[in-house]
Amino acid sequence: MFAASKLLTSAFFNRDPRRVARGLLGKLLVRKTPRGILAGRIVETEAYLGNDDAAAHSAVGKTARNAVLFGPPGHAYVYFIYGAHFCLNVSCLPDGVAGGVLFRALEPVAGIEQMVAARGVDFAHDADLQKVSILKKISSGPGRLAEALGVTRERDNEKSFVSARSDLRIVEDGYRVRRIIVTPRIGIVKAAEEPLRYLIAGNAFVSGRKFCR
DNA sequence: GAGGAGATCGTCT
DNA sequence: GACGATCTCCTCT
Repeated sequence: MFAASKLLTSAFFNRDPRRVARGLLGKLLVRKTPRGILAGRIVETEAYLGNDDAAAHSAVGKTARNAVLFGPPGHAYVYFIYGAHFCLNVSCLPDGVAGGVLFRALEPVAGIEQMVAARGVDFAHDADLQKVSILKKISSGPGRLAEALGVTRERDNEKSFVSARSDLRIVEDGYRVRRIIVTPRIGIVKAAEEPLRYLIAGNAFVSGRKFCR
């Protein structure tokens, strides 16, 4: 299915998180599992800038929790939030400089039934998995997409997105994004007004109540 | 459809 | 001990 796809390199992530967040739109986030491939197209991201960004975890300096953000580019930073959810990020900028991009929403592409099962939501009463209203429940939101792909801190934190051997990768398949919308980030208090959330215009799978269209 | 509040626990001070 | 880059359920319109 992804024969023509190209794995992103560490150089792609060794840039300003704003450029990476924008560049990731339209790419495929792929998880290899023993039962098959799970994949979703990235339709929504948020940039977190490092020490100068009050909303970023890295703003407090390097800790055991956020160390990945200060490490080499192209690695997974997974954290647990609100006692219930994992969120998946990718580190940006060179080793020693903090920065990252949060994956906020995916459009399911492959392994949809497996992702539904991973979410543990009861879709049995509505068997039509092609309906947008159903697909949106799978990976529209940071916690949802992490759960759909089976992402946990224990399993995936520090994992490389740019290694051919990794079971978690980001690939380019030639998909063209027509228009990108930039809005303030969601769910934060500090530096909430900064326009650092990026989404594909008109895509039905972005998260949040506003800016859905 | 929109908005509000509770759940729940790891991390940091 | 306080807080949080969220989700879901419930209520109101």
